[in-house]
Amino acid sequence: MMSIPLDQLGVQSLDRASPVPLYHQIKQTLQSWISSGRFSPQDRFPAERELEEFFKVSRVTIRRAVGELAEEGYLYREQGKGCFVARPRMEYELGRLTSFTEDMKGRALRTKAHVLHFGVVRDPDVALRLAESEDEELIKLVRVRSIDDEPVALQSAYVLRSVAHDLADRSLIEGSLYKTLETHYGLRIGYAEQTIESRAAADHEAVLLGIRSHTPVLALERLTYLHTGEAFEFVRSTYRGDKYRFTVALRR
Amino acid sequence: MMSIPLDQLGVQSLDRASPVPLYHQIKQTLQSWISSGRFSPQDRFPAERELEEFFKVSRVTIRRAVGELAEEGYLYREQGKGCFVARPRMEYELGRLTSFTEDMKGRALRTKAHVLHFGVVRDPDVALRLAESEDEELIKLVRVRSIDDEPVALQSAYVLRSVAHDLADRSLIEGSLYKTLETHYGLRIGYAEQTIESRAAADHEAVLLGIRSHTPVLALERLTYLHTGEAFEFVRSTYRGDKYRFTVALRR
DNA sequence: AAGTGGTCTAGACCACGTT
DNA sequence: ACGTGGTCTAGACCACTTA
Repeated sequence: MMSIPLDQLGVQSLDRASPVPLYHQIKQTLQSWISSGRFSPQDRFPAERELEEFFKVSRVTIRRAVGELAEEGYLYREQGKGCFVARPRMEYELGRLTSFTEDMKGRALRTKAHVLHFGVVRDPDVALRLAESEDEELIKLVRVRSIDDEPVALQSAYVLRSVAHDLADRSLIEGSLYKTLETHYGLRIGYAEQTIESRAAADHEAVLLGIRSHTPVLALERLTYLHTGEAFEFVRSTYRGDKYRFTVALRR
Repeated sequence: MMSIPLDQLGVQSLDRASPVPLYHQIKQTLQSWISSGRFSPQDRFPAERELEEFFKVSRVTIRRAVGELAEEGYLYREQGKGCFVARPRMEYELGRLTSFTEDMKGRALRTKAHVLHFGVVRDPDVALRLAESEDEELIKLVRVRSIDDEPVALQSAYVLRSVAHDLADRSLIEGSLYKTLETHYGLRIGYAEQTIESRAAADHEAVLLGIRSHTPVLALERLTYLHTGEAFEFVRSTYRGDKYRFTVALRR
């Protein structure tokens, strides 16, 4: 439970002309202190008033930086006692909204996607999940996803055509769909609800995944929402039970 | 996209003598405005400066209340435009750390737990997941969980004895374990990591769950951490694939 | 008594979108 | 030009823990 003097932590380098907010610059500096191993778990972290003086900013700014790190589990605070370094998380930060590609990238695995179908369709059941009207036009994309050339999942994604009417084939198929929507259409993605169940593989799924029928698979359904709370995407996935497991981080 | 005049929203009732922080009182008032249906989705929400004057508090306080509601998905803000009411979430707020009992309570289902085993054990594999030492004492509890008198899950929970050395049988078995730890031991629960996979039921599991062997089941493993980042609980569960599905809320 | 995090004030300037 | 949310300041008092 020792404390590390601030003057051993190098010179602060805040750029007050930068468009990046001060609290964010400070947050990243503090994060680097933590992840560089200068602190051990349960070590005393510098008090807010010390940091205030060190960075020459107001306490509110410090509190925002420290507060976000605490929210993300890097630090914990105890009233009257102080602020301490938490034990590092074991798993890759998850339970966040990431695409299959991003997820795999974090684990350094070679992924591929083979497109089985791409086009505009109408599907009353899916349309009703995404909007009020049952004959909304949908962009449908069916893919087989592989890791190291071995098929692991079957995925059917439906995006409301109204939110991205001229979405190019390329951008949807390659790269991150979410990133495309955010940069090209200015959409902000909010959150998603996902259900996970275990069932036996159907015949046509088994063929595409290269497994025997009735083998256990993970069946997922996901509804993705914009920050306004409007649904814009529905995804149905089937993962091989023997090749894939999900990790979810639960908070508070 | 209409706006509702503040003077139609009733008198504010902040109690400045209350130990409940102002931002929290305001947050709850705003939340009641939203959930009472006075606003429709995408309605303009009162601007921060208006709320400031209405509640007679500073803007920082308003921002904290509004900010938390935005974080939780009730409101969304757009710079230069204003603050708006989001569409209400469909599913029960989940993806949070809840116990089986709490989870089911939210769905108004009758649950029961039949205890198969309860006692102190040593288990090197589990101990190493929870702590450095492999001969830590563990409190082990094995239960069959039922909904409407039908068995749906098999659950083995291990709690480090060192965090709750004199934990009474009753409190662990009935009621919420988490609540007991928080109120009686002053522990603060931080987060959990859960893995979910699909596999075939083993023979002994099939018997206890009343299903045929090799039927698909959901196999879960969960590590629960205190706010310090120290693991204190490990749970291994097996859910019937035909009777249970998981819902997870993913953020941002 | 001194130090800590938790809350709150009354201002200020900025970037952005609408009028 | 004006209103919006986003950031920031320089203070203040409180509740709590430790010495």
